[in-house]
Amino acid sequence: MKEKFFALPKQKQNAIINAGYRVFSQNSYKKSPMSEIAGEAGISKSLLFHYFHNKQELYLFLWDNCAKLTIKYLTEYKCYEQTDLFEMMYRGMKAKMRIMNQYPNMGSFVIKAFYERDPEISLAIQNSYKSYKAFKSDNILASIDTTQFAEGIDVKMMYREMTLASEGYLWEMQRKGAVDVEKMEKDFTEMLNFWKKLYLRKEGEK
Amino acid sequence: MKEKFFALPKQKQNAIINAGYRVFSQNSYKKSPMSEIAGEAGISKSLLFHYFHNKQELYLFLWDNCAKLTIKYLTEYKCYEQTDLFEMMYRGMKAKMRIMNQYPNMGSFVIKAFYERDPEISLAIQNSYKSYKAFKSDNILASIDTTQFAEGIDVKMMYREMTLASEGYLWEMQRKGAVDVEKMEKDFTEMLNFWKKLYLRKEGEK
DNA sequence: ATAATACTTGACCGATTTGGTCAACGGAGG
DNA sequence: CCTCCGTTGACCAAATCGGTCAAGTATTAT
Repeated sequence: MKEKFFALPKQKQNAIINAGYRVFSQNSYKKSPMSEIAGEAGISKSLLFHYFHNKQELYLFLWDNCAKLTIKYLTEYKCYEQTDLFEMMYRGMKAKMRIMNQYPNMGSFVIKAFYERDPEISLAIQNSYKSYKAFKSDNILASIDTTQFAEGIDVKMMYREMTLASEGYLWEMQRKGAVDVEKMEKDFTEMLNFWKKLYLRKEGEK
Repeated sequence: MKEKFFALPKQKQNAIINAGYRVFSQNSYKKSPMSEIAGEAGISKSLLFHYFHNKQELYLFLWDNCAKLTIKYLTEYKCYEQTDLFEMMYRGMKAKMRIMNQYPNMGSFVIKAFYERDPEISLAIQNSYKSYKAFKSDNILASIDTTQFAEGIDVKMMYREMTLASEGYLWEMQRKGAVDVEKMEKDFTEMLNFWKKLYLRKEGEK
């Protein structure tokens, strides 16, 4: 029955998808009512069941959509092809913001889904997560040019620090609700500049 | 009826409290079943109702407990009486870890409670939050000695950066479940040292 | 040993919610 | 007029929820 869903105008599709992410990210799988999703998407429950056989199918579709989109945008923004660490982080952030803008609750959904214990879905989640993880290289720092940093900098700590702060920032924004991409872009650029000034080898230095 | 609860051995009290934090932090107020809390605490639902008249009373008790504990430990660790920024952050982290160790899900509970919209409780939440916020001074940096930092450092950015990274770290730990205080203490000390090396005025400098 | 007291529970109730179905409505096109 | 097709409200059986209560089981007092 899912062809019916794909035949919908993109806007309506996204309304449904976002309603799903919102509800599933705030309640456990079992306690997320289809009626609430339908209502939030502006359609009747019956119609929702017309697009997806049952709750499980909707949930797993949403889950698949996460992996697909993430991979798509990370690739599109070429953030794993960079040798400049700051450029890589900037592109990664751009990709994440791009997704957050379209699907504000996808991030929370992913985390909740990962820890979902309901036997009806947990197996599928865990399996498909493996294939996603295979995409991300485990040692991101390997391809980075480390000669650009000032002497005496613990590169690993620096990277970890920046990652944590970025995540903390994203989380703070998400929590506050309204995702304002422009502000986020500005804030993050500011942070990047702060880091560059701090970590980059000064001009004229050795 | 709450005297009955306080008469319990501390261990049993904490089992109930933690069960409450866990369930309420993972579901909305309305969809958090008393039966699940009771079961997780290792007592029967009837007994839970023997300690707390109804769900609302339990919920608001848990909420109150958050504010009380937070204020208690922040005061006890004297983290707002410091002039050294790193010492202040260290003490703040210690206080938070102290709480996380005893009530691993309190943090998530607070956030969820703050955004709870159920009319049965949201009013009480918002009101009591105001009194808590009055405790935290709004300009933490005011009492900090800024002469200790290297020249050219944007102190505000630096502080924001450190705060975000700390929060990101705490969140990561929380998400991974098992809260290992020793490891957290070690990790955070490492981060602090990294920051000190980075931000503190070098010896002999002006 | 017995009675009074406190602790704890399973069974139960009425109200509500849930996933899912289905007959029917309404509009577009032939 | 008929026939699709997107859409819906009404409906159902099953499950769940907050809360109660009588009864069971320790514990203590006498």
